Amino acid sequence: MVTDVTKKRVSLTDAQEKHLREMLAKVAGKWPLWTMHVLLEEGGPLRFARLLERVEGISQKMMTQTLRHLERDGLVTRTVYPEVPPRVEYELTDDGKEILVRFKPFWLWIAGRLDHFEKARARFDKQKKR
Amino acid sequence: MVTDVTKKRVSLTDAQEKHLREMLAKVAGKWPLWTMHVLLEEGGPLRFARLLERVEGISQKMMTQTLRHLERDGLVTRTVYPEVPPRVEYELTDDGKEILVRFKPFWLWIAGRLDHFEKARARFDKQKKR
DNA sequence: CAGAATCCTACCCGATACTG
DNA sequence: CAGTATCGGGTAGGATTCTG
Repeated sequence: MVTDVTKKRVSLTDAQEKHLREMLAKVAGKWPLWTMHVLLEEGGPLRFARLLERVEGISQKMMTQTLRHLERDGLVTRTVYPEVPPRVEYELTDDGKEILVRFKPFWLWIAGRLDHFEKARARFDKQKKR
Repeated sequence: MVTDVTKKRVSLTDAQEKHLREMLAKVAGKWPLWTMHVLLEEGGPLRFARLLERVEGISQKMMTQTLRHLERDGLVTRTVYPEVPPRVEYELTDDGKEILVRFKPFWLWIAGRLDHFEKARARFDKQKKR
């Protein structure tokens, strides 16, 4: 199968294409990007409870799940300190940082055009009504 | 609320942040990017049936839904030719092209590291087993 | 040809309760 | 503190059938 993003071509097998799609869906899901972003902002390790506070609206269950996924893909590290009460710290890996760097222009471009898109939707809905 | 992607800060209201999250989720969903990509590759208008063929695995329902969403956000145009049988052509708008251009580096970076991520996952799963 | 409508299933995610 | 376990509502998305 052939994937073309510019004029050059990137060949991917169907399996690879599937993995790419999964990666994109995973990273651009509801919480992963936001969570990584908080970690980048911090610049260092963060405890579970702190992450829970700073990623507004996330549930404890989703935070755990999100962190496990990110850890599995090698985007964050999880460090357990054998203390009582337990302390667990999460930190971005270099891969994690890089992925955010690559994503940033896209993110910013959309953020700067939210009103633009809002208006486009308004026009479409109005048009549709008549 | 404050969103930080580099060291500079971009201030967003909660409503804007919500919209941004929705935009990201929408665009990075299962089909939108792939569909737009096929349109970019084509370089011109494409009929519904052609899109259905080229976006492998998509159902007719999802194709319709995806195209409606993209049209609503002003990322594709929909042109109906009053013929029998009907002909409907879809084409990327400038916004649609721009969004793909912004997304490209991210996409390519991940595509080039699929194996890398696969190995990371394998390591994680192995580690977890013991 | 380009869809609209319907039915059905999987799983995402939140809320809640419990544990080492 | 940092989880795990369980239940249930909502929704994304597939398969199938019908229509202008």
